[in-house]
Amino acid sequence: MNKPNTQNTNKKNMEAVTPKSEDISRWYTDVVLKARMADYSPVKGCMIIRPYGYALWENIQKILDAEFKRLGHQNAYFPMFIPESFLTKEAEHVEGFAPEVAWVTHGGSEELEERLAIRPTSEAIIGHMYAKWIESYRDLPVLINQWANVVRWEKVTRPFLRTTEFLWQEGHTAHRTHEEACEEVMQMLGVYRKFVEGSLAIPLVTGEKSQKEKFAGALNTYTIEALMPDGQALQSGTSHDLGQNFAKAFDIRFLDSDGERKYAWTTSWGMSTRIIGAAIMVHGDDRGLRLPPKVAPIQAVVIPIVYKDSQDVIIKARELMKRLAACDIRVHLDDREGFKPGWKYSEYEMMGVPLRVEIGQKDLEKNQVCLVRRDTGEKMFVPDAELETTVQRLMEEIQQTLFNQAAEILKNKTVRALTFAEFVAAIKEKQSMADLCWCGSLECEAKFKAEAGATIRCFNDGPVDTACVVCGKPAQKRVFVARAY
RNA sequence: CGGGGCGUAGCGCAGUUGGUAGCGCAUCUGGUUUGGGACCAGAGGGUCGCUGGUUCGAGUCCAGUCGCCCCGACCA
Repeated sequence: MNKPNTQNTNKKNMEAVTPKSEDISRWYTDVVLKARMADYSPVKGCMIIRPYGYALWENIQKILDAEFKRLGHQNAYFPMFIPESFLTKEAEHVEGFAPEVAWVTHGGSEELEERLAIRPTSEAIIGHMYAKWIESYRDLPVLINQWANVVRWEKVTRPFLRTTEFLWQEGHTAHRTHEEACEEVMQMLGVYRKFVEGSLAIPLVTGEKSQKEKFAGALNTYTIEALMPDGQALQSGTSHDLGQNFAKAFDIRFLDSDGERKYAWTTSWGMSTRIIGAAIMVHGDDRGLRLPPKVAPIQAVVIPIVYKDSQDVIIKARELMKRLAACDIRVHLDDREGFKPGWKYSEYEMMGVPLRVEIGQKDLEKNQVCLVRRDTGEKMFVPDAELETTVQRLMEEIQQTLFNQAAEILKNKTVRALTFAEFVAAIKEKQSMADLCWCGSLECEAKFKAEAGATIRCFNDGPVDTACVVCGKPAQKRVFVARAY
């Protein structure tokens, strides 16, 4: 083997990830592993969320949890084991989830009388408890959220995007009237939208699911859908109007003020660790992750450029770190010895840290600091005294730039289709999401899948201004259609 | 669950016709270095995924099995 000359390039290739444009699947896997977000586990389809990835999840939790509570919800925790007889009470619900439920059949060496489902979602167990807790209209509404793990036995899994076990929050509410339940459903969809667009900088399309695509057991499902750079949509959060389906199945009834016993109206809504996968896919580039400042575990990293005899640079770096921490920047000082600055640059770029702060002898002399943006790669020198204000401003700018860049992709990859041929071309050739009119029939909906592998992601608020692109009959809905993760 | 690919040191890989396992990175020690992934010298590290078979001898051949990745049918 030829060593000396190729050594450097070989090493570089080894350290780098597969270019995103070349193979987005491999790129995704490379980045997740190399940024130490997650690792594969010995159990098929499961992953370990590593500290850096978990810190991101904690930031997500913090923001969502505060919003849930602000809107009157309380957290609780329900068991992960659900008796089989509970799960089978709501017919559509069982049918929908049966293929992906994991079962516990034994306790120790003894076989259980009734096997227990490991929750794929908690409507059943929570419905059971609500039936017990709710007696009067005065007990309503019930507004509960839980942060939990759930298990769905998926055939194809990928870190964050689809894992056998995943973390999420699931809100479960019960209301006196359908109107009130619908308000809750839309309110929570709005919470998701605001969070994903505002904090994760991921632009969305949102709306109602088709009956075919709705949650098993719901009356209607509303979704937020993000579009990945390969043109595939990712369902990133859902809010369900469960009508009285679960109330009837679990006998959730209350005595109303008119003396009548009535079934409650329930909702549920959830967002999972999948959203981390969305952020990775949408924002990442060939150098690695690009995390939005609002959720980044490390918002700025300080890297001292140290020469052996220059203790003053280290001292200055510590000062910079403290000053940034004092204005609530999540800052990290990397003063490890034995790593060259260039190596550190690459590492924090891989990890998606929004801003790098370099400080060296030259900067000390000029009374300045060097800042490098992760989103644009732009390098700038600012007077020492302007550090705090500049960093704070850059956090805003980087957040906005990431959103704008993603919004541009969403815009370019949302293609209006007036004919079926245009629809197929949008999906297959342009690797985009199609925006089209549809008659509402299951037959035509099936054609999207059959001819392009695409599904209706959600209804679009836009005007229904053409005939159904499939059958040519009068259209009922304007819809977004895309292939999906 | 179908089609394809891959399992060899922590990671990435090589291993010819079957002959007793190697390279780079990483790690450890010492030294010189440090503004875009440093260099020199030395050291440690392996049940070749697993099981069985063929053979004097298997990382290599055969069968089975498990796992992972990619592409399709089902799903947050």
